[in-house]
Amino acid sequence: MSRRQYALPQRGAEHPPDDTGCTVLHVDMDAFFASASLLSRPELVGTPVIIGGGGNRGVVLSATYEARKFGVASAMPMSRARRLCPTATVIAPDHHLYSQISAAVMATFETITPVVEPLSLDEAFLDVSGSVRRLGSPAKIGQLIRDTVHDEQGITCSVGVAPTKFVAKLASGLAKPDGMVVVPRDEVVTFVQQLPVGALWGVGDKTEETLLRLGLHTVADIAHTPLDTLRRALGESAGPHLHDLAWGRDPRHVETQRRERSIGSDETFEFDVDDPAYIHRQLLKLSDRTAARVRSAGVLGRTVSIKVRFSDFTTITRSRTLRDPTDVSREIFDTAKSLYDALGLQRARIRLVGVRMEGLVESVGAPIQGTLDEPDHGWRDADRAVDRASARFGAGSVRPASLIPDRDQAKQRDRPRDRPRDRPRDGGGDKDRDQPRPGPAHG
DNA sequence: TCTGGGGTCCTGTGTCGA
DNA sequence: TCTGTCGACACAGGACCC
Repeated sequence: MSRRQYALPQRGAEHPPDDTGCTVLHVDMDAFFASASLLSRPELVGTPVIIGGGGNRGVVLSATYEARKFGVASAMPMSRARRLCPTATVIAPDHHLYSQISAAVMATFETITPVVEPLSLDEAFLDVSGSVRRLGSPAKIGQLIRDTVHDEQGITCSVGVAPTKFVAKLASGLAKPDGMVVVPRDEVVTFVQQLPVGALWGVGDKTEETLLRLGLHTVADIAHTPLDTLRRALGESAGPHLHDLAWGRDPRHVETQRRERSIGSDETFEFDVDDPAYIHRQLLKLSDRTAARVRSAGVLGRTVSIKVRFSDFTTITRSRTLRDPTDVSREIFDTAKSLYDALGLQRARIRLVGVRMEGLVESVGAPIQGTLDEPDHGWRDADRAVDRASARFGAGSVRPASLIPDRDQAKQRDRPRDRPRDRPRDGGGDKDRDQPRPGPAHG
Protein backbone atom coordinates (compact mmCIF):
# COMPACT_ATOMS: atom_id res chain seq x y z
CA MET A 1 0.00 0.00 0.00
CA SER A 2 1.39 3.42 -0.86
CA ARG A 3 1.93 5.71 2.10
CA ARG A 4 1.18 9.31 1.18
CA GLN A 5 2.62 12.31 2.97
CA TYR A 6 1.78 15.99 2.89
CA ALA A 7 -1.35 15.33 0.90
CA LEU A 8 -2.44 18.95 0.47
CA PRO A 9 -3.26 18.98 -3.23
CA GLN A 10 -1.46 22.19 -4.06
CA ARG A 11 2.06 21.05 -3.16
CA GLY A 12 4.37 18.08 -3.36
CA ALA A 13 6.67 16.46 -0.83
CA GLU A 14 9.57 18.56 -2.08
CA HIS A 15 7.89 21.71 -0.68
CA PRO A 16 6.62 20.65 2.73
CA PRO A 17 4.16 23.08 4.31
CA ASP A 18 5.13 25.31 7.21
CA ASP A 19 3.92 23.48 10.32
CA THR A 20 5.11 26.11 12.80
CA GLY A 21 2.51 26.40 15.55
CA CYS A 22 0.54 23.44 14.20
CA THR A 23 0.75 21.56 17.47
CA VAL A 24 -2.62 19.81 17.37
CA LEU A 25 -2.68 16.39 15.72
CA HIS A 26 -5.81 14.42 14.96
CA VAL A 27 -5.07 10.75 14.39
CA ASP A 28 -7.78 8.57 12.87
CA MET A 29 -7.41 4.84 12.13
CA ASP A 30 -8.39 3.91 8.58
CA ALA A 31 -11.49 1.67 8.48
CA PHE A 32 -10.43 0.64 11.97
CA PHE A 33 -12.85 -2.20 12.75
CA ALA A 34 -12.44 -3.71 9.31
CA SER A 35 -8.63 -3.41 9.36
CA ALA A 36 -8.47 -4.94 12.84
CA SER A 37 -10.74 -7.83 11.89
CA LEU A 38 -8.59 -8.59 8.83
CA LEU A 39 -5.46 -9.05 10.95
CA SER A 40 -6.61 -12.61 11.58
CA ARG A 41 -8.03 -13.04 8.04
CA PRO A 42 -5.12 -11.93 5.81
CA GLU A 43 -6.60 -13.84 2.86
CA LEU A 44 -9.38 -11.21 2.75
CA VAL A 45 -7.07 -8.20 2.49
CA GLY A 46 -7.81 -6.33 -0.74
CA THR A 47 -11.34 -7.72 -0.99
CA PRO A 48 -14.68 -6.15 -0.03
CA VAL A 49 -15.43 -6.91 3.65
CA ILE A 50 -18.27 -5.59 5.77
CA ILE A 51 -18.20 -5.64 9.57
CA GLY A 52 -21.69 -5.78 10.99
CA GLY A 53 -24.24 -7.68 13.03
CA GLY A 54 -25.93 -10.72 11.61
CA GLY A 55 -29.45 -9.93 12.78
CA ASN A 56 -32.18 -8.62 10.52
CA ARG A 57 -31.82 -5.13 12.01
CA GLY A 58 -28.07 -4.64 12.06
CA VAL A 59 -26.16 -1.76 10.54
CA VAL A 60 -22.69 -1.58 9.05
CA LEU A 61 -20.06 -0.94 11.69
CA SER A 62 -17.21 -0.61 9.23
CA ALA A 63 -16.21 -1.69 5.74
CA THR A 64 -12.98 -2.04 3.79
CA TYR A 65 -12.30 0.56 1.13
CA GLU A 66 -12.95 -2.15 -1.49
CA ALA A 67 -16.52 -2.46 -0.13
CA ARG A 68 -16.90 1.33 0.10
CA LYS A 69 -16.31 1.55 -3.65
CA PHE A 70 -19.72 -0.14 -4.02
CA GLY A 71 -21.36 2.55 -1.89
CA VAL A 72 -21.24 0.68 1.41
CA ALA A 73 -20.89 3.11 4.34
CA SER A 74 -20.87 3.03 8.12
CA ALA A 75 -24.29 3.04 9.84
CA MET A 76 -25.98 1.81 6.68
CA PRO A 77 -28.55 -0.98 7.20
CA MET A 78 -26.91 -4.35 6.59
CA SER A 79 -29.68 -5.37 4.22
CA ARG A 80 -28.87 -2.44 1.96
CA ALA A 81 -25.12 -3.00 2.22
CA ARG A 82 -25.53 -6.63 1.14
CA ARG A 83 -27.61 -5.52 -1.83
CA LEU A 84 -25.01 -2.94 -2.87
CA CYS A 85 -22.11 -5.35 -2.52
CA PRO A 86 -23.34 -8.95 -2.68
CA THR A 87 -19.80 -10.32 -3.06
CA ALA A 88 -18.61 -8.81 0.23
CA THR A 89 -17.57 -11.08 3.08
CA VAL A 90 -19.55 -10.22 6.23
CA ILE A 91 -17.71 -10.53 9.54
CA ALA A 92 -19.27 -10.15 12.99
CA PRO A 93 -17.66 -7.44 15.15
CA ASP A 94 -15.07 -8.44 17.76
CA HIS A 95 -15.25 -5.61 20.29
CA HIS A 96 -12.73 -7.25 22.61
CA LEU A 97 -10.12 -7.24 19.84
CA TYR A 98 -10.88 -3.62 18.94
CA SER A 99 -10.46 -2.53 22.56
CA GLN A 100 -7.10 -4.32 22.79
CA ILE A 101 -5.70 -2.71 19.63
CA SER A 102 -7.12 0.67 20.60
CA ALA A 103 -5.41 0.49 24.02
CA ALA A 104 -2.10 -0.36 22.36
CA VAL A 105 -2.43 2.54 19.90
CA MET A 106 -3.33 4.97 22.69
CA ALA A 107 -0.28 3.72 24.61
CA THR A 108 1.84 4.57 21.56
CA PHE A 109 0.37 8.09 21.58
CA GLU A 110 1.28 8.43 25.27
CA THR A 111 4.93 7.82 24.39
CA ILE A 112 4.76 10.82 22.04
CA THR A 113 3.00 13.26 24.39
CA PRO A 114 1.11 13.05 27.68
CA VAL A 115 -1.57 15.36 26.26
CA VAL A 116 -3.80 12.81 24.50
CA GLU A 117 -7.57 13.13 24.20
CA PRO A 118 -9.17 9.90 22.96
CA LEU A 119 -12.42 10.59 21.11
CA SER A 120 -13.38 6.99 20.49
CA LEU A 121 -11.67 3.64 20.01
CA ASP A 122 -10.16 4.72 16.72
CA GLU A 123 -9.28 8.40 16.97
CA ALA A 124 -7.63 10.88 19.27
CA PHE A 125 -6.31 14.43 19.50
CA LEU A 126 -2.70 14.97 20.55
CA ASP A 127 -1.12 18.23 21.65
CA VAL A 128 2.54 17.87 20.69
CA SER A 129 3.71 21.36 21.67
CA GLY A 130 5.83 19.83 24.44
CA SER A 131 7.36 17.18 22.20
CA VAL A 132 8.72 19.28 19.36
CA ARG A 133 12.15 19.78 20.91
CA ARG A 134 12.52 16.04 21.59
CA LEU A 135 10.95 14.55 18.46
CA GLY A 136 11.02 17.22 15.76
CA SER A 137 8.38 19.28 13.99
CA PRO A 138 4.66 18.41 14.28
CA ALA A 139 4.69 16.95 10.75
CA LYS A 140 7.66 14.76 11.65
CA ILE A 141 5.82 13.60 14.76
CA GLY A 142 2.76 12.85 12.66
CA GLN A 143 4.85 10.70 10.35
CA LEU A 144 6.46 8.97 13.33
CA ILE A 145 3.02 8.09 14.69
CA ARG A 146 1.87 6.72 11.35
CA ASP A 147 4.98 4.58 10.97
CA THR A 148 4.85 3.29 14.55
CA VAL A 149 1.17 2.37 14.42
CA HIS A 150 1.70 0.62 11.10
CA ASP A 151 4.77 -1.31 12.30
CA GLU A 152 3.39 -2.28 15.70
CA GLN A 153 -0.27 -2.93 14.94
CA GLY A 154 -0.29 -3.69 11.22
CA ILE A 155 -2.97 -1.12 10.48
CA THR A 156 -2.80 2.33 8.90
CA CYS A 157 -3.96 5.67 10.17
CA SER A 158 -4.39 9.19 8.83
CA VAL A 159 -3.18 12.33 10.53
CA GLY A 160 -4.30 15.93 10.42
CA VAL A 161 -1.81 18.57 11.62
CA ALA A 162 -3.13 22.06 12.37
CA PRO A 163 -3.16 24.88 14.92
CA THR A 164 -6.64 23.89 16.23
CA LYS A 165 -8.62 20.74 16.95
CA PHE A 166 -11.35 21.38 14.46
CA VAL A 167 -8.98 22.06 11.56
CA ALA A 168 -6.83 19.05 12.49
CA LYS A 169 -9.97 16.91 12.41
CA LEU A 170 -10.94 18.24 8.98
CA ALA A 171 -7.38 17.67 7.75
CA SER A 172 -7.26 14.02 8.84
CA GLY A 173 -10.53 13.44 7.01
CA LEU A 174 -8.99 14.89 3.88
CA ALA A 175 -5.89 12.73 4.35
CA LYS A 176 -7.80 9.44 4.32
CA PRO A 177 -6.87 6.76 3.68
CA ASP A 178 -3.30 6.39 4.93
CA GLY A 179 -2.17 9.97 4.50
CA MET A 180 -1.27 13.14 6.30
CA VAL A 181 -2.39 16.71 5.73
CA VAL A 182 -0.76 19.77 7.31
CA VAL A 183 -2.73 23.01 7.35
CA PRO A 184 -0.32 25.92 7.97
CA ARG A 185 -1.50 28.60 10.36
CA ASP A 186 -1.78 31.29 7.70
CA GLU A 187 -3.78 29.04 5.38
CA VAL A 188 -6.46 28.00 7.88
CA VAL A 189 -9.12 30.48 6.76
CA THR A 190 -8.64 29.72 3.06
CA PHE A 191 -8.65 26.00 3.84
CA VAL A 192 -11.91 25.95 5.82
CA GLN A 193 -13.82 28.48 3.74
CA GLN A 194 -13.53 26.46 0.54
CA LEU A 195 -15.34 23.50 2.16
CA PRO A 196 -19.08 22.75 1.89
CA VAL A 197 -21.08 23.55 5.03
CA GLY A 198 -21.64 19.85 5.73
CA ALA A 199 -17.90 19.40 6.30
CA LEU A 200 -18.07 21.37 9.55
CA TRP A 201 -17.92 19.33 12.74
CA GLY A 202 -21.38 19.57 14.26
CA VAL A 203 -23.26 20.10 11.01
CA GLY A 204 -25.35 17.02 10.33
CA ASP A 205 -28.27 16.44 7.96
CA LYS A 206 -30.73 18.75 9.75
CA THR A 207 -28.37 21.68 10.22
CA GLU A 208 -27.11 21.35 6.66
CA GLU A 209 -30.71 21.48 5.45
CA THR A 210 -31.28 24.67 7.46
CA LEU A 211 -28.11 26.27 6.09
CA LEU A 212 -28.92 25.34 2.50
CA ARG A 213 -32.41 26.81 2.95
CA LEU A 214 -30.69 30.07 3.87
CA GLY A 215 -28.66 29.83 0.67
CA LEU A 216 -25.44 29.00 2.53
CA HIS A 217 -23.52 26.36 0.61
CA THR A 218 -19.91 26.84 1.64
CA VAL A 219 -18.14 27.66 4.88
CA ALA A 220 -17.26 31.02 3.31
CA ASP A 221 -20.99 31.73 3.01
CA ILE A 222 -21.38 31.11 6.75
CA ALA A 223 -18.41 33.35 7.49
CA HIS A 224 -20.02 36.25 5.66
CA THR A 225 -23.49 35.83 7.15
CA PRO A 226 -24.50 38.24 9.94
CA LEU A 227 -24.20 36.63 13.37
CA ASP A 228 -27.80 37.47 14.23
CA THR A 229 -29.06 35.56 11.20
CA LEU A 230 -27.10 32.48 12.28
CA ARG A 231 -28.34 32.87 15.86
CA ARG A 232 -31.95 32.99 14.73
CA ALA A 233 -31.55 30.01 12.41
CA LEU A 234 -29.37 27.74 14.55
CA GLY A 235 -29.74 28.93 18.12
CA GLU A 236 -27.81 30.90 20.69
CA SER A 237 -25.01 28.35 20.90
CA ALA A 238 -24.63 26.73 17.49
CA GLY A 239 -24.92 29.98 15.51
CA PRO A 240 -21.91 31.81 17.00
CA HIS A 241 -20.00 28.53 17.23
CA LEU A 242 -20.28 27.84 13.48
CA HIS A 243 -19.45 31.47 12.72
CA ASP A 244 -16.23 31.12 14.74
CA LEU A 245 -15.33 27.86 13.02
CA ALA A 246 -15.92 29.48 9.63
CA TRP A 247 -13.16 31.96 10.49
CA GLY A 248 -10.90 29.18 11.74
CA ARG A 249 -11.40 30.14 15.38
CA ASP A 250 -11.56 27.20 17.80
CA PRO A 251 -10.41 27.88 21.36
CA ARG A 252 -10.90 24.29 22.59
CA HIS A 253 -7.79 22.68 24.03
CA VAL A 254 -6.80 19.02 23.92
CA GLU A 255 -8.22 17.63 27.16
CA THR A 256 -6.69 14.60 28.81
CA GLN A 257 -9.38 14.22 31.47
CA ARG A 258 -12.87 13.79 30.08
CA ARG A 259 -15.39 12.73 32.70
CA GLU A 260 -18.31 10.59 31.65
CA ARG A 261 -21.64 12.39 31.89
CA SER A 262 -23.85 9.34 31.58
CA ILE A 263 -23.69 5.57 31.33
CA GLY A 264 -26.41 3.48 29.79
CA SER A 265 -27.40 0.62 27.62
CA ASP A 266 -30.15 0.03 25.12
CA GLU A 267 -31.22 -2.79 22.92
CA THR A 268 -33.16 -3.11 19.70
CA PHE A 269 -35.31 -6.23 19.55
CA GLU A 270 -35.09 -8.63 16.67
CA PHE A 271 -38.85 -8.09 16.22
CA ASP A 272 -41.20 -5.40 17.55
CA VAL A 273 -42.68 -6.35 20.92
CA ASP A 274 -45.92 -5.44 22.70
CA ASP A 275 -45.74 -7.70 25.75
CA PRO A 276 -45.29 -5.68 29.00
CA ALA A 277 -43.79 -8.67 30.85
CA TYR A 278 -41.15 -9.03 28.18
CA ILE A 279 -40.36 -5.29 28.30
CA HIS A 280 -40.05 -5.51 32.10
CA ARG A 281 -37.49 -8.33 31.75
CA GLN A 282 -35.52 -6.26 29.26
CA LEU A 283 -35.56 -3.28 31.63
CA LEU A 284 -34.26 -5.56 34.38
CA LYS A 285 -31.46 -6.82 32.16
CA LEU A 286 -30.51 -3.32 30.97
CA SER A 287 -30.69 -1.93 34.53
CA ASP A 288 -28.39 -4.71 35.71
CA ARG A 289 -25.94 -4.07 32.89
CA THR A 290 -25.98 -0.30 33.42
CA ALA A 291 -25.60 -0.59 37.20
CA ALA A 292 -22.61 -2.92 36.81
CA ARG A 293 -20.91 -0.42 34.52
CA VAL A 294 -21.72 2.45 36.88
CA ARG A 295 -20.14 0.53 39.78
CA SER A 296 -17.11 -0.46 37.74
CA ALA A 297 -16.60 3.22 36.79
CA GLY A 298 -16.57 4.09 40.51
CA VAL A 299 -19.45 6.54 40.20
CA LEU A 300 -23.07 6.94 41.33
CA GLY A 301 -25.91 8.27 39.22
CA ARG A 302 -28.65 10.63 40.34
CA THR A 303 -31.04 10.50 37.41
CA VAL A 304 -32.54 7.36 35.88
CA SER A 305 -33.64 7.81 32.30
CA ILE A 306 -35.44 5.35 30.03
CA LYS A 307 -35.79 5.43 26.27
CA VAL A 308 -38.60 3.77 24.31
CA ARG A 309 -38.58 3.59 20.54
CA PHE A 310 -41.81 2.54 18.82
CA SER A 311 -42.20 0.56 15.62
CA ASP A 312 -42.57 3.78 13.60
CA PHE A 313 -39.18 4.90 15.01
CA THR A 314 -40.61 7.73 17.11
CA THR A 315 -38.65 7.83 20.33
CA ILE A 316 -39.56 9.12 23.76
CA THR A 317 -37.50 9.47 26.93
CA ARG A 318 -38.59 9.74 30.53
CA SER A 319 -36.39 10.46 33.50
CA ARG A 320 -36.58 10.79 37.25
CA THR A 321 -34.05 12.33 39.59
CA LEU A 322 -33.59 10.37 42.80
CA ARG A 323 -33.19 11.88 46.25
CA ASP A 324 -29.70 10.33 46.53
CA PRO A 325 -27.32 9.07 43.85
CA THR A 326 -27.16 5.29 43.50
CA ASP A 327 -25.39 2.38 41.82
CA VAL A 328 -27.84 -0.26 43.09
CA SER A 329 -29.29 -2.40 40.30
CA ARG A 330 -32.60 -2.90 42.08
CA GLU A 331 -33.13 0.81 42.67
CA ILE A 332 -32.36 1.61 39.04
CA PHE A 333 -34.68 -1.13 37.80
CA ASP A 334 -37.54 -0.08 40.12
CA THR A 335 -37.29 3.50 38.85
CA ALA A 336 -37.00 2.44 35.21
CA LYS A 337 -39.99 0.11 35.54
CA SER A 338 -42.06 2.77 37.23
CA LEU A 339 -41.19 5.28 34.49
CA TYR A 340 -42.18 2.73 31.86
CA ASP A 341 -45.43 1.77 33.59
CA ALA A 342 -46.35 5.46 33.95
CA LEU A 343 -46.42 5.71 30.14
CA GLY A 344 -49.61 3.64 30.26
CA LEU A 345 -48.89 2.00 26.92
CA GLN A 346 -51.71 -0.20 25.69
CA ARG A 347 -49.78 -2.88 23.83
CA ALA A 348 -47.95 -0.40 21.63
CA ARG A 349 -45.39 -2.09 19.40
CA ILE A 350 -41.89 -1.31 20.64
CA ARG A 351 -38.58 -1.88 18.85
CA LEU A 352 -36.09 -0.63 21.46
CA VAL A 353 -35.82 0.11 25.15
CA GLY A 354 -32.89 1.66 26.99
CA VAL A 355 -31.84 2.54 30.53
CA ARG A 356 -29.33 5.28 31.31
CA MET A 357 -27.88 6.84 34.47
CA GLU A 358 -27.12 10.57 34.35
CA GLY A 359 -25.84 13.13 36.82
CA LEU A 360 -22.81 11.00 37.67
CA VAL A 361 -20.74 11.76 40.77
CA GLU A 362 -17.66 10.05 42.18
CA SER A 363 -18.78 7.25 44.51
CA VAL A 364 -15.95 7.98 46.94
CA GLY A 365 -17.27 10.52 49.40
CA ALA A 366 -20.77 10.65 47.90
CA PRO A 367 -23.60 10.34 50.45
CA ILE A 368 -25.20 6.89 50.44
CA GLN A 369 -28.60 7.12 52.08
CA GLY A 370 -29.92 3.98 53.73
CA THR A 371 -33.63 3.43 54.07
CA LEU A 372 -35.55 2.39 57.16
CA ASP A 373 -36.71 -0.84 55.60
CA GLU A 374 -33.37 -1.74 54.09
CA PRO A 375 -32.20 -5.16 55.33
CA ASP A 376 -28.76 -5.42 56.88
CA HIS A 377 -27.35 -7.06 53.82
CA GLY A 378 -29.32 -5.13 51.25
CA TRP A 379 -29.31 -4.88 47.49
CA ARG A 380 -26.00 -3.03 47.60
CA ASP A 381 -24.26 -6.03 49.17
CA ALA A 382 -25.95 -8.35 46.69
CA ASP A 383 -24.64 -6.21 43.83
CA ARG A 384 -21.11 -6.36 45.22
CA ALA A 385 -21.37 -10.15 45.43
CA VAL A 386 -22.60 -10.33 41.84
CA ASP A 387 -19.72 -8.10 40.71
CA ARG A 388 -17.23 -10.41 42.43
CA ALA A 389 -18.80 -13.50 40.86
CA SER A 390 -18.83 -11.87 37.44
CA ALA A 391 -15.19 -10.93 37.77
CA ARG A 392 -14.34 -14.52 38.63
CA PHE A 393 -16.70 -16.58 36.46
CA GLY A 394 -17.57 -14.16 33.68
CA ALA A 395 -20.33 -11.65 32.99
CA GLY A 396 -23.80 -13.14 33.29
CA SER A 397 -22.74 -15.96 35.60
CA VAL A 398 -25.06 -14.51 38.25
CA ARG A 399 -28.30 -12.82 37.21
CA PRO A 400 -31.86 -12.26 38.32
CA ALA A 401 -33.99 -15.42 38.38
CA SER A 402 -36.44 -13.94 35.88
CA LEU A 403 -33.64 -13.73 33.30
CA ILE A 404 -32.61 -17.39 33.67
CA PRO A 405 -34.11 -19.73 31.08
CA ASP A 406 -36.15 -22.50 32.70
CA ARG A 407 -35.19 -26.13 32.25
CA ASP A 408 -37.57 -26.78 29.34
CA GLN A 409 -36.33 -23.75 27.52
CA ALA A 410 -32.76 -24.74 28.21
CA LYS A 411 -33.41 -28.20 26.76
CA GLN A 412 -34.99 -26.68 23.67
CA ARG A 413 -32.14 -24.27 23.36
CA ASP A 414 -29.63 -27.11 23.40
CA ARG A 415 -31.30 -28.84 20.47
CA PRO A 416 -29.29 -27.61 17.51
CA ARG A 417 -32.24 -27.36 15.12
CA ASP A 418 -34.00 -24.96 17.51
CA ARG A 419 -31.09 -22.59 17.85
CA PRO A 420 -31.85 -19.13 16.55
CA ARG A 421 -30.00 -18.64 13.31
CA ASP A 422 -29.37 -14.96 13.87
CA ARG A 423 -28.39 -13.60 17.21
CA PRO A 424 -28.48 -9.86 17.60
CA ARG A 425 -25.06 -9.25 19.12
CA ASP A 426 -22.35 -10.94 21.10
CA GLY A 427 -22.41 -10.63 24.87
CA GLY A 428 -24.20 -12.33 27.77
CA GLY A 429 -25.52 -15.83 27.61
CA ASP A 430 -29.13 -14.91 28.26
CA LYS A 431 -30.11 -14.15 24.71
CA ASP A 432 -32.26 -17.17 23.97
CA ARG A 433 -34.99 -16.41 26.40
CA ASP A 434 -34.73 -12.79 25.42
CA GLN A 435 -35.52 -13.32 21.78
CA PRO A 436 -38.96 -11.95 21.05
CA ARG A 437 -41.04 -13.90 18.57
CA PRO A 438 -42.69 -12.23 15.62
CA GLY A 439 -46.44 -12.18 15.72
CA PRO A 440 -49.40 -10.19 16.95
CA ALA A 441 -48.88 -10.82 20.67
CA HIS A 442 -46.26 -12.29 22.94
CA GLY A 443 -46.32 -13.71 26.37
C1' DT B 1 -33.21 2.56 2.47
C1' DC B 2 -35.29 1.78 6.76
C1' DT B 3 -32.50 3.05 10.18
C1' DG B 4 -27.29 -0.12 16.24
C1' DG B 5 -25.33 1.30 20.42
C1' DG B 6 -22.52 4.23 22.92
C1' DG B 7 -22.43 8.79 24.06
C1' DT B 8 -22.53 14.57 24.37
C1' DC B 9 -24.66 18.81 24.01
C1' DC B 10 -28.32 22.11 23.25
C1' DT B 11 -33.00 24.03 23.48
C1' DG B 12 -37.59 24.83 25.11
C1' DT B 13 -40.78 24.43 28.77
C1' DG B 14 -42.37 24.02 33.39
C1' DT B 15 -41.74 24.48 38.34
C1' DC B 16 -40.14 26.37 42.49
C1' DG B 17 -38.08 29.43 45.74
C1' DA B 18 -36.00 33.89 46.78
C1' DT C 1 -50.68 39.26 51.26
C1' DC C 2 -50.28 39.41 46.44
C1' DT C 3 -47.73 39.85 42.15
C1' DG C 4 -43.91 39.92 39.06
C1' DT C 5 -39.24 38.65 38.00
C1' DC C 6 -35.30 35.97 37.87
C1' DG C 7 -32.24 32.10 38.32
C1' DA C 8 -31.67 27.30 39.12
C1' DC C 9 -33.09 23.01 38.20
C1' DA C 10 -35.72 19.12 36.20
C1' DC C 11 -37.47 17.15 32.33
C1' DA C 12 -38.27 15.90 27.36
C1' DG C 13 -36.83 15.87 22.86
C1' DG C 14 -33.71 16.38 19.15
C1' DA C 15 -29.32 16.77 16.61
C1' DC C 16 -25.01 15.13 16.24
C1' DC C 17 -20.75 12.23 16.60
C1' DC C 18 -18.11 7.71 16.03
